Amino acid sequence: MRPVEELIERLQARGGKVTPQRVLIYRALAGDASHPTAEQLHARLRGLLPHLSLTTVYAALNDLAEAGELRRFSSGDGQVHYDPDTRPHAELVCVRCARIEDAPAPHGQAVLPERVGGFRVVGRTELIHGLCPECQVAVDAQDAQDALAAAALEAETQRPETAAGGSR
Amino acid sequence: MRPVEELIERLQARGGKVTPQRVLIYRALAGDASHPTAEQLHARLRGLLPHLSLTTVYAALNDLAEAGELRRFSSGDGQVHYDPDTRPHAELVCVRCARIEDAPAPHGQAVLPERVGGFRVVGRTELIHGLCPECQVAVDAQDAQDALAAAALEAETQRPETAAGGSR
DNA sequence: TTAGATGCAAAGTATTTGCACTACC
DNA sequence: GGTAGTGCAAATACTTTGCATCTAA
Repeated sequence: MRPVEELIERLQARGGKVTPQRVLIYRALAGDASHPTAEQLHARLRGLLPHLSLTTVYAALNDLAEAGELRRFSSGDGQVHYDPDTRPHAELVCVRCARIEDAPAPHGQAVLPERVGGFRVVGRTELIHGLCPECQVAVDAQDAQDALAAAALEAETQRPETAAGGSR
Repeated sequence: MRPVEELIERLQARGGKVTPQRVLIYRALAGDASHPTAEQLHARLRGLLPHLSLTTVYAALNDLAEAGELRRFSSGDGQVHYDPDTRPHAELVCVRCARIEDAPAPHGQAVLPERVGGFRVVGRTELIHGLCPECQVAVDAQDAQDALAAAALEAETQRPETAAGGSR
């Protein structure tokens, strides 16, 4: 996404009106690498502009997306996320906590071909699903605990008299 | 996705039951390159099994997806699509008619790295947005018509007396 | 016999729409 | 002054859940 001033210029050039709501939304979005949903953005901005409606946020975001100023995508969690970085890049999506980050190194080719399989290409979204560092720790701990429980259960099964039935 | 027989074996191995509904759903999915949604699949199968419920279709599909037998993704239209081809490949998504096709040549790297930016990778989805051949024709025709109308309007504006006001 | 699967209805969640009002250009 | 934007409420669309029943193993 471009700097806010430029975005506003382009909004006007498109025949749009510069309202306080849009300026606020643009500003909030410009420096945001968290790939927010409309609802998240709305929650954050409501503190600054209490009457800001969710409808307005959706309208502004969809308008920007149609103008090609930001990218819409769904990570599979059923919600639509907005990414102000329109350069080709992959998103890292945590399958456990749903966090989304930009992939550090350009993954896949940096320039997208003009045509693929008869299609005239206009954009590209790449999602890499995985476990974020925090969730790796959590999952590994859980796995270890599961393995322990399974081992205990197996030991018990192999000597049933000591466990289920008591000493005969 | 694997052949239907193998899928069924693996379902049993997982502790699942081989019901007529699941067999039907597996069969329908196996040869389907159209990336159907649960609802589309349900509509198609209802002719064969009138009492088949949408709930059951969702259950079967989500079960398969969790077992890694097919891939879930959202193309951005807000619906979840299911792809029986689990090999890494890109999807071509038409931005006008929402049609989805598999990209012919492997786009991006064929093998996905084990780790990216601290994440432990488990899967990948690549969507290439563009215009399908049919929609290219439609859009180009519309553009040509628009250009014609614009030219006509401009000609009229440059000689206002011949158009709006009549002679003098 | 029993745990998984089914199917109906209902709930939940995300996004869009209709419409009157407001305010930017 | 006209048009795009705003905000509320209601509508829509998609998916999941609760629960009674059924059935494959």
